[in-house]
Amino acid sequence: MQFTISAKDKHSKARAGEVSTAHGQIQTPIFMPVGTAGTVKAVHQHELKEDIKAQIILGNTYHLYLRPGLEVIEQAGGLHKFNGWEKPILTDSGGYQVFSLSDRRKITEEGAMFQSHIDGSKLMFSPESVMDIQRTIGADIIIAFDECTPYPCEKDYASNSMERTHRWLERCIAHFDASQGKYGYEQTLFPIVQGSVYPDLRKKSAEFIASQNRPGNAIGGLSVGEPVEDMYAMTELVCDILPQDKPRYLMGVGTPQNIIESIALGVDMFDCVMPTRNARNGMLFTSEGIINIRNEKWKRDFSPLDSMNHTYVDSQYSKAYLRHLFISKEYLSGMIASVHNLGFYLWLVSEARQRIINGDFVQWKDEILPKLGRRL
RNA sequence: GGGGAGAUAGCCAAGUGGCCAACGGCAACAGACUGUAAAUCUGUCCUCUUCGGAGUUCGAAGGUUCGAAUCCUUCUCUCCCCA
Repeated sequence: MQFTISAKDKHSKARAGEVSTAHGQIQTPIFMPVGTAGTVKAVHQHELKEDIKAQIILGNTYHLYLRPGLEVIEQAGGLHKFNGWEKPILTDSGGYQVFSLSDRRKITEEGAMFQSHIDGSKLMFSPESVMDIQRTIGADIIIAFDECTPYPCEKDYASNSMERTHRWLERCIAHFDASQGKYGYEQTLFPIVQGSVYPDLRKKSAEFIASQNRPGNAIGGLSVGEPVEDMYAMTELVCDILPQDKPRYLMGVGTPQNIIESIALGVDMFDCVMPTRNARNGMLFTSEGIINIRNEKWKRDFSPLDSMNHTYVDSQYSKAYLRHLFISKEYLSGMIASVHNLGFYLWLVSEARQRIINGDFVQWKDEILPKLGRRL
C-alpha cells in the first residue's frame, strides 16, 4: 500500500492524497461506506460505484465470521469475489463489537470471548485469529484487534485497556507479518490508537502506534458518546503525533460537520453507519441541512429531494414522494435515502479534497459548516 | 313479521359497580441514531395546564347507587338467523 500527499492546506492541517491498494486507488480525504455483513445495506453495488462513487467500502470481521462463515468466503475466493465489489475493501476487526456487544462478551488477556448474537454459541476472538479471519476475508486494509472503550470510562480502565490493546497489537503484527494473503495480493494492517478522552493516554498511545511504523494508522475509541469538543481535541492531539506521510483513519466518524472538522485536523479516512442507518430511518443529509423526510411538512412538497443533485435520486424523486414511501414502509424508501446520503457524503469529501488542492478549504469549510447541521 | 347479537377515543378492540381518562393493536405526530444485534428504538396521542393537576367522555334520554362504560327503563341505529 502506498500513500502520496498531493496537496497540503496552508490554513489548516488538511491534506489531499492518494492511497493505492491492490484493488485500486483511493483519493483522500475519503468517506468509506459501511458494509458490515458484506453489503452496504439497501444499496446496489452498481449505485455504489456509478452514482455514489464510493472508492472503498467496509466489511466486518465479527459479522462475516458468523455469517456466511469463513468456508463460504474462502470458497468464493474472498469477499471481493463473493460480493462483486472490485474496488478496495477495509475490514474492521471486531473491536467495535467488543464495545457494542459488551454485555455478550468477556475480555481476557488472550482476547475476547463472544456469545454470538445469532445463535448464542461461544466464540473466541484473539489477535491472532482476527488476523487469520481478515486474511481469509481478503480485505485490502485490515484492522488490528482492539477494545473500543466506552464513554464515560474511568481512567484506570482506559489505561489498562489501552495497554492491553497495545499488547494485542504486537501479537497482531507478529502474526500478520508471519502470514501472507490467501488470494495473491497485498494486504495492509492498520493499528489503532486508544486512550479514551485522556490526553496523556492518547499521547502515549499515539506514540506507541507511530513507533510500529505501519503504512497507515487508525484512531479508535471516539464518537462513542463523548462531547464533540473532546473528540476534536483527541483527534488533533493524535494527528499531531501520528506520522505525516501515512494516512490517518478516524474510525466511526461521523456527522458531516465532524468529517469536515476532522479533515481540518489532518484526518484522511472516515467511515460511519450514519448516512446509511439514518437514511433507513428517514433522515437525509444535504448541503443545506438535515431533513426528517417523515415530517408532515414534506407531505405536499413536490420539489426534488436535493437541488444539488449529487446522485440521480435527487432529481428523480420528490420530497413528497419519498415521504410517502417512508410512511408506507416501502423498501424503496431506505434505498433512495441511502443512495442520497452516501452520494452526499462522497460529494462532501471530494469537494473538501478539491478545496484543499485549490487552496480555499478553510474558507469553504466556514461557509458550509453552519448549513450542515441546520434542521430543514 | 319472528328470534338473536351488538353500539367504547381517528380505526380495530379490552373492560361488565370503585384500583378507569379507560389494557392492547393500528393509524397519526415528533424525537433518537457516529469502526451496524438497527428498514430499529423512544415519546406524544379527549380538552386545558403554571406538568402538581383541572375539566368533560364509553349510541341517546331518564333512573338505581355514596359511586355507573359496567345495573334498570325507554328510544335510536347496526349486524346475523328464520319466515
